[in-house]
Amino acid sequence: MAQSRPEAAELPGTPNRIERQSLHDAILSRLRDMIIEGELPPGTRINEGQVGAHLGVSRTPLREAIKFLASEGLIELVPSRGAVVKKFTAKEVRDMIDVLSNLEQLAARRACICATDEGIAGIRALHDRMLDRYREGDRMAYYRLNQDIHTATVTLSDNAALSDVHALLQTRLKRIRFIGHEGPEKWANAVAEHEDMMAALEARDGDRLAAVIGQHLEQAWQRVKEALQE
Amino acid sequence: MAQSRPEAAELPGTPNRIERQSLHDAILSRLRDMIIEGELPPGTRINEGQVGAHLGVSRTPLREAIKFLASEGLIELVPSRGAVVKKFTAKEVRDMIDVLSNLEQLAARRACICATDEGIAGIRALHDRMLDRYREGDRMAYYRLNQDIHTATVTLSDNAALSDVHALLQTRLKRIRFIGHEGPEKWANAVAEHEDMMAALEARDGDRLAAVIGQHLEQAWQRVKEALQE
DNA sequence: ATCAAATATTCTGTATACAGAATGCAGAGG
DNA sequence: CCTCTGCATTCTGTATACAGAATATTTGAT
Repeated sequence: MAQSRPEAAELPGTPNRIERQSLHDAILSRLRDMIIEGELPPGTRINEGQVGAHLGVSRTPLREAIKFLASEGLIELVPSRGAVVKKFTAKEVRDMIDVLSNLEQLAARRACICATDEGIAGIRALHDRMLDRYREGDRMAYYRLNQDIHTATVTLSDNAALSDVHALLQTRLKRIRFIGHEGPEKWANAVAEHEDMMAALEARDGDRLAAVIGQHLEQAWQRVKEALQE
Repeated sequence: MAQSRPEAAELPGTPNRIERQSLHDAILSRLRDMIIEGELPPGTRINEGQVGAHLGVSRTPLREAIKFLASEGLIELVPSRGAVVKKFTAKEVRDMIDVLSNLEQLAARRACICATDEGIAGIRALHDRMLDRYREGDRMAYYRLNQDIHTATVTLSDNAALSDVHALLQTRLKRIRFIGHEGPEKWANAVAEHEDMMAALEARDGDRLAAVIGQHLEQAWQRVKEALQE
């Protein structure tokens, strides 16, 4: 969806400015999306020939992408039997959220100390846009901005390793969060929590921000957990 | 498999025969080791033909391993220019240790609550063996048991996601720690810190254990940082 | 009709082939 | 002597080929 296949990507005039996305990356995001959005449900065995044909590429680059995603933890490699979309248990999800919460809290404290005012303003901008989507009831756009805010907050902490591992867990959880359609009142709560977060960040109150984030993610778990009884 | 052709590629020397244990995994560990042990120093461009020949495998599975390690962050992919061994700056290392410390502290608290007595006894066993190696002055074996202890402690916390991200950072740092040859007195300090950790764990004193771990890793940074000015 | 063995088919794992990009080299021109 | 340009070489990225394992299907016996 986001990126179609990059073949007709020639613009007259400015060949420099356009970063040609390598096929490798294209396949990677496409496959990732297919998993996250449920097109390839957990437990599915990935048939290389089939998926490759569907994507219009040969097995070689596809397999490379599969290996990459296996390292990300979205795919499981079964010897001599190929690749399977990883299935997460409720406990695994709970654990992931637990770690994610810890990481974001660490990031929050750091960010409150070392973030620039511009950086915080950037989050505010995302936050406001997210509120707009909320008012419009655009769940998908809201959801995306929500993720962006969390990511951007971690980025503010200016710690590449932290950003890396956070992104890793967030990716694994994306699929899950995709499922949790919360009712209106829970959604409202989530928005309220974000308001608190925003205020704490702008006040550079690291402890308070960390606390709110912990609470927020605990709520996220509550919102998601019943959807996992299967 | 690699050995399907018995004699074809038998070159004088047969440099590094890959044993059969799912060739994929074998190549993976071998490559990882080559990077960690400095056989492929940071910044090195990985020549697929060369390395492949050296390992006695074709480029296809090698490239897959490279993609996997790229996702682990040990290798950087440069479009149309192949793979380069990732070079970490001093700040990046500092940041990694920072996150690692946080993760281990989280694990420590959890482990003190939910670990079994057998699990703790297992750590004790590793600990004692490590002390033996220390007395013998066997740095390499000491180093390895040291890593094992940290890993095992995290495992005790019974949180797969936590183990995952911890392992990820630990792997990235292995190369670095490989360098830091600490003098006798620093080594003694490290051992003393481990004694503290062990005691705190056996007392199931999560706060104390977390504190000691934080201190231990801060020291580890001190021990390593001057080796990074280059 | 059911189950088991044998066979056919599919799929993965690895190697090889080939095209295009990047790099190195050499000779021409300043 | 240096630099620029064109050519040769090397290397990466992708597709294809092939062998062996896994799976599905058919066949034979009870």
